[in-house]
Amino acid sequence: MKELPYDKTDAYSIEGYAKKLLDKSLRDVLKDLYDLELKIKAKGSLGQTTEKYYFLYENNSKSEPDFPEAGVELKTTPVITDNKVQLKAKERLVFNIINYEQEVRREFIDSSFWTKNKLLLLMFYLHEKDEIDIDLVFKLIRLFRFPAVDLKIIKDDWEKIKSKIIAGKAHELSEGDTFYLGACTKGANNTPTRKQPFSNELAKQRAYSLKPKYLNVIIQKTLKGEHDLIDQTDDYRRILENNIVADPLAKYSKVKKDGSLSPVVKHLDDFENQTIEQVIVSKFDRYLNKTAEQIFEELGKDPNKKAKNYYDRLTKTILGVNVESDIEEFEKAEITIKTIRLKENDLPKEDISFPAFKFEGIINEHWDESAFKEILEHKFLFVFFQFIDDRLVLRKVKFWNMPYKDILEAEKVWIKTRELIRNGEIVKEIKKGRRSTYFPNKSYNSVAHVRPHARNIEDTYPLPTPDKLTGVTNYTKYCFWLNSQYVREEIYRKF
DNA sequence: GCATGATCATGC
DNA sequence: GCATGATCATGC
Repeated sequence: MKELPYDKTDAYSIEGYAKKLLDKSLRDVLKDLYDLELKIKAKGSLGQTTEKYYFLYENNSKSEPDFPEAGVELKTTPVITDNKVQLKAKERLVFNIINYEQEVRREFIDSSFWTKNKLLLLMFYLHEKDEIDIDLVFKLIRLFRFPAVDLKIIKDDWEKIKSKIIAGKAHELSEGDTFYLGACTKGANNTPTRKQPFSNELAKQRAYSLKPKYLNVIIQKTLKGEHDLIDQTDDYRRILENNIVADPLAKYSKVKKDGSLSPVVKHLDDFENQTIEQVIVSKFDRYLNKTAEQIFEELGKDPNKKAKNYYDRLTKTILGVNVESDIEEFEKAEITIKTIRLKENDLPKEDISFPAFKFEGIINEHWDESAFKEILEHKFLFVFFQFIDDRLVLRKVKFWNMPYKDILEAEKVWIKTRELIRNGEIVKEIKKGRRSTYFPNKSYNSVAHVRPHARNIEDTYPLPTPDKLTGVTNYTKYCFWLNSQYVREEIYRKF
């Protein structure tokens, strides 16, 4: 047996050896180090190839980490560049598949997720569309462990996923259910095939995952020299309510402040035995039924009322975060904030719009990978104000993500829309110069409808099929909207 | 008064 | 210049 080029019991040794791949491809390094010519042409297996030919161990899909003696799990994941400048994650980081039957019998500390993924060796490589795996270049390599505050949130996320399985709703799991640790679908076809313990309904196969923006924060902090590997033994013990072994990484560098992000929760103590959701919502409690002006006055601030970011500032000020920064928890969990102004009958003054879709794009999408479903599976923070005479008072603040049954409703609107675009059935009639279309309206569906969303009538996207009635090949930009009635009944008025 | 068509404003 | 969030205007 050949001697390993690193100490398999030492995470730092593994990391140091891994870093020899920085700015190089696997093929380059293996040729330089070992005069080994790889002839592998396969795609989609960079992680496995790296394990086998660089770290010289056989792939396993066991529940233990890839380097069991050091407790390190290897993850290769693609990054892309923003205008050749900034690195950002191309996709989620996907962990182990959730075995619904087994996971519910465990506690977090012995869960499949925590057993395997306590300490990660992250290897970010630059995605190139036409390159084969072993020629891809690694750009960022580091050990990573979850900061204690994040681990607390992740543990709560795990409990949420477990409780949904216990409720017999594994088939209704959604990434919007949780903050950081998601349950994303995994597998070539998305048909439900996996058994779940408390329902006869088959569920889609899902794996634990981190959202791309969570990875972006890791990338940005790493580029700034932060490592988040300071001694967290005591904090970890508090979270896990269990003794854990002495921290092998206790000696690492200090965390620096990140100027572009501002966390709501800075220390474990700030949770006060609440979830992140409870912490955030409760910060609004004392301002309920007050006007925005009153709230700002109490907070000792007086921003420009006409400014477009007036309500954004209000939310940030209440949460006690830097108004010039993004809210760290919201960024990493990809939470969308929607400020809604209700009329006196609780009906939102406006429907809620989303970004315009491209007609040519939507016809080639499948629902499960569609941009619209992606949006709907996010978590939202709704901040409801209500008009009393002509003053707006804060009424309710709640986190929300769309229930499974309503996602199925939204799917009908999307399918209908795609079909109309494919067939070129856009314009129904033109009366007094105003066009009406066949797109699904409010009476078609209780959840969502389709309406224009453009700078003006000239602001168009190309049609894949010319419109049958008018023959035009471009049409005003459209988008999906959430019906105001839906927002009132299912988001504002529900519990 | 509401549904639908149309457009504005800001920030990157 | 465009994407995105927000809002206005018209006709039934």
